[in-house]
Amino acid sequence: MRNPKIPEAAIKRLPVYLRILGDLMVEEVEIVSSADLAGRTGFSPEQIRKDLAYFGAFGTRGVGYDTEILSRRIKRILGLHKGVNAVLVGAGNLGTALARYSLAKHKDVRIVAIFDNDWDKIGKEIQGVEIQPLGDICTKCHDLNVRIGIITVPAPEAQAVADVLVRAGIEAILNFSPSKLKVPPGVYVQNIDLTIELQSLAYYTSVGIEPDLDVDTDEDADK
Amino acid sequence: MRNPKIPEAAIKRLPVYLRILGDLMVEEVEIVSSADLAGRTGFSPEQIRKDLAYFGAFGTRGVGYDTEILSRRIKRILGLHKGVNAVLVGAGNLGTALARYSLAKHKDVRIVAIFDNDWDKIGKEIQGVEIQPLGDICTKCHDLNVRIGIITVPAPEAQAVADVLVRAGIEAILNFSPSKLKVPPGVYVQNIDLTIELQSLAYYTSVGIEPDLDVDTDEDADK
DNA sequence: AATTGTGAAGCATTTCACAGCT
DNA sequence: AGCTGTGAAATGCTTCACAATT
Repeated sequence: MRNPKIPEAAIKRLPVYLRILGDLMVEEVEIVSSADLAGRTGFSPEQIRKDLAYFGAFGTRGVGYDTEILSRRIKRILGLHKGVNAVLVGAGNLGTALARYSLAKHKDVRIVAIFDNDWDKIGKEIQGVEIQPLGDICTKCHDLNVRIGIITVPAPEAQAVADVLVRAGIEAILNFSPSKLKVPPGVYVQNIDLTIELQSLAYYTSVGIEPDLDVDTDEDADK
Repeated sequence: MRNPKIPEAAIKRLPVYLRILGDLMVEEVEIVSSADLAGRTGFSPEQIRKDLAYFGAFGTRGVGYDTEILSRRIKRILGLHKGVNAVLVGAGNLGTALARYSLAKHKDVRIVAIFDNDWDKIGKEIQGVEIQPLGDICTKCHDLNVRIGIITVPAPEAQAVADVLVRAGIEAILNFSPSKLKVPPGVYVQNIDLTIELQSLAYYTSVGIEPDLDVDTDEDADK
């Protein structure tokens, strides 16, 4: 973790800016204002300026931000200026989908190895990346200078996989399993739990709380 | 949206409690304390008590929470006591993985229909749920009393899909596409952007950069 | 004139500390 | 005695307002 006083939420917005800046550069827009970015992202202009100011003064007062310079700076801040190597552990449905998605889309975060313990899968390829046995994680991660681990194994195996990844020198983990991973300080864990997302969505639905509310009354949301 | 003063973060913790409670009930544990839950979730005991207290007093002072009662209450709070119907739009890699995952795991949030515009996919089934053409979304959602929509289509199509879902009376959307959806007030949108997650992970890696570094030369952050 | 960068104010969420039950 | 429920303090993040700069 680099600078503890920068909000995690701000870090999560940087990739959004990056994507917009990419679009703008394709459109050959050379300068963009915080108000402009606000319009395209849904964040407030002040927030955008503050996010960027955490890392220095990239803009020109009275003018705005140079799209190309800003894009490069953000890539550098995120550590994407030279690609970052990642491994994926667990080549089930979700893992496979993720690998395909990521390998097709991202060149800056590269999945360089995929691991699974199912011998039917080992040896097969996903987008040109071979599936290897779990036992090889440690050596391969060292060899390939891997910094990021993505865990898509079932919950009971997740902690063991995390332990191996940590031993292999990984610094950040994206954990799709529904388990609270215990890792040493300095290793960053980001959890994405699809069950949480789905179940919490239900709360924002009119089926919610009130004890004896029976649903199906007439509510037409049509205009 | 039910009660505006309850933090979104608290809602997201409820499914976590629910899962732990499920485990505890399997282990035939009948009473659990907030300290106990804290140990298993990683949240603080006070936070857990506060989360639960938002919805009433479910515990017994000096004793703890009855696992079964608490589980039932949380299910009710989330609106899971009677299943909630959901549809998935976009049967690509991610969508298919999600559908399989969700249909296998969850009975409380049920994917009752899957839509895609690819005629090679239409008519096929994922875990017994048939893939149907996008044009049928509106009528099917009304017929099946669907409350939740999951969007796994490419970014350019996402807004159009969201519009249809809104017209179909959906109240909550889980959006996996990297686009800021515009929806009328009252419709809740939760975004999961895998690109953001992956790219922001890189920040917590030692490849990153010091906040006010003003260098343009390429430096290698390797050890 | 326009737009950035930023201290200060305003909100939201978490943690603290302890009163209140069982 | 033990553990919940909760106002109050602390923390963290966002918005405001404006000085600084081109």
